[in-house]
Amino acid sequence: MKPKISDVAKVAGVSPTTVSRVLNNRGYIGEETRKKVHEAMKQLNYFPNDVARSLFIKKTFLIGVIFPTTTNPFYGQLIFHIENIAASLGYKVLLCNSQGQEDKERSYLRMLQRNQVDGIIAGAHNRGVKEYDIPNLPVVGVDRYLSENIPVVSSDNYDGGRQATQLLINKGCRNIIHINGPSYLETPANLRRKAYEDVMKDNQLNPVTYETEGDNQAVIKQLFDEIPLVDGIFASDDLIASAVIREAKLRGRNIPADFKVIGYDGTETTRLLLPELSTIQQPIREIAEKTIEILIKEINEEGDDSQMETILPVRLIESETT
Amino acid sequence: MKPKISDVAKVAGVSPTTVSRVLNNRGYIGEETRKKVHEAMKQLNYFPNDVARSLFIKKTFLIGVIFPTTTNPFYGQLIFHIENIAASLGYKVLLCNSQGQEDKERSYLRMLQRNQVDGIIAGAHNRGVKEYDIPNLPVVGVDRYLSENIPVVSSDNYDGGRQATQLLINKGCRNIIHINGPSYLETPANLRRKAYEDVMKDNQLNPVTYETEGDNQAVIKQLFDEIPLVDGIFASDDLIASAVIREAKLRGRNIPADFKVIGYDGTETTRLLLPELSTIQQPIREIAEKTIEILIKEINEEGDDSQMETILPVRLIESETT
DNA sequence: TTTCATATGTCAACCGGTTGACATATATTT
DNA sequence: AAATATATGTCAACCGGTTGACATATGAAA
Repeated sequence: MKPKISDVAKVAGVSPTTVSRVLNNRGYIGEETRKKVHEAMKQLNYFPNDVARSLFIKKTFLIGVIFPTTTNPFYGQLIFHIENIAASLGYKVLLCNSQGQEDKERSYLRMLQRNQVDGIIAGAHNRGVKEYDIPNLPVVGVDRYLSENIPVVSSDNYDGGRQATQLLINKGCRNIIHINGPSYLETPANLRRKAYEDVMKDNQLNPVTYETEGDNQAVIKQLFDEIPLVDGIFASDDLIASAVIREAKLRGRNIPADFKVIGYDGTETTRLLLPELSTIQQPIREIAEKTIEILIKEINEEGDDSQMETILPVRLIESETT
Repeated sequence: MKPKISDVAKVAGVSPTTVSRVLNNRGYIGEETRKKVHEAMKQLNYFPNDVARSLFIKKTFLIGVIFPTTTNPFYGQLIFHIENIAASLGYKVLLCNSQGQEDKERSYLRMLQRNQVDGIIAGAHNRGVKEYDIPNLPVVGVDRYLSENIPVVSSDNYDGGRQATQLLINKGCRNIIHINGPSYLETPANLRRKAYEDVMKDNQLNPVTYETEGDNQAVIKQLFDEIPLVDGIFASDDLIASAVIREAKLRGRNIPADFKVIGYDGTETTRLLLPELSTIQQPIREIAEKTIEILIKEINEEGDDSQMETILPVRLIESETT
């Protein structure tokens, strides 16, 4: 049977109130008493029950984290940083992989509310999910506009899209296509497309965007089929970019002489597995830091005036595909 | 103020005990009453407090999951599957990225005990960490021998090592080097090295193993410097394999004509970003399924006789680097 | 000597929910 | 008519820990 405070008190020869005083460093405590209590806890392998404690203090130090999947290099790295920073501040992360499914997202939101989490960080599917506006529960979005009242942290998607497109133009591309996710997602990443379109028009070039959702391969093949003279592709995601590289090679295109590719994200994993890919690198650790900072402020009710949108600078990494 | 059972009772015009009966579908309940209670819960946006409930039922449905990092493609994918399966069974995942640091690992173990998790899945650093043997707390290791009393799930590392080495030999390699992690880690992955050594000796070839820890790049450069005639490398990890490919190309080696590489893991991400890499693919989803199955059995005290070691078959994926 | 500080104990209420025992009333079945 | 089932309410103890109020005793400072 798991030891509780009364068992520690018995072994230490003090009262349960005194054990609680030692645990919380509250009230007067003699050094000898403190020592005896710690020894008793060690002897019994006693751990305070945070469940009971949370019930009383009405705080769980839990943060719900909802993203599509840890399998994706960007999310995997982002979630790593979020958890790491949260842990360093004494918070615990409840992981939720929504896989872009609205019903799973809702299910997770209900679960997080039942579990009395102190806050939520979400960067999942959002179309149709209105449940993020929860009274008295701080939520911060990453790369997602979840609600008018919820702060958002993202990279400078517009600048990233601008730099990517400009690079391709500067390198001589004229038939430049953009590949992005579905535009119905309310995400700052749509600014990548906006920037691409603006820069193309500024250069008297015709902007064309392909949207993917799920099967990148099919969309990429269709793109090459429909626009065989494409000479540059700005993919809004490194995984899409890598599929583009493969398809281009299959069709005998010479990268970068005859055909150039640039992606977006620049994660650790991508840099390791596909270092030749030019990309717009997101400041993932900074995004995580800022997200946690804003969330903790809201949890502590210190920042109702948090800036609603935080945009962090990206970095162009030019490699061998441009 | 967050609504509780007594508030729901008031709005529904019933007693708190009746609300609890409805929540738990226990005892006699009239349909009209059930309807009124559900409407009241909806009107108040009431969510049962699982913290309070857990205190009473002495079960949290929390599973602690400790791995080095979600950034790594293998761990990212494994954690995704673990969370997905756990969630489908009504369990919640507390994520812990230990980054291979013993003190963080111990800190997480303490946190998980304080949070009364129902079980732990661990695949982190283990040297020197003896705290996994926790009385009455089910733990399952993935690719780690954590204790004599803790079940382990892994892929068939020996067969994987055997197939990888045999493939290189069958393809004509004679100067085959193996790169693995530090051998002091008590992990089934050491069997990859054992298999490599056995197969090399069986073919009258000289086995040589390089160990990495942290800086793969330096070790790989050293390897090429010290053994310039190396014609095949079996890397026990796809990230290491990709670094090998890069270094080989930098040194003008022709892959696979002049130099062959095979890795291990075969994750989704690696298959997308480096599809040309030959690899031994681990059954990651099956590992997750088996791990959860064993853990849930131990949590429910149904399987004290769980098999202590579960070995799942790997699959050779031959691509362009061999 | 008086006042204040230190140290520890007792007691009980609370955090939100669960649940068993028992009560009362009504309806159905034997 | 009697027994059983259905439906809901009251009450209180419990889950483990927190904490305030108050008590008692001892030691130190004014």
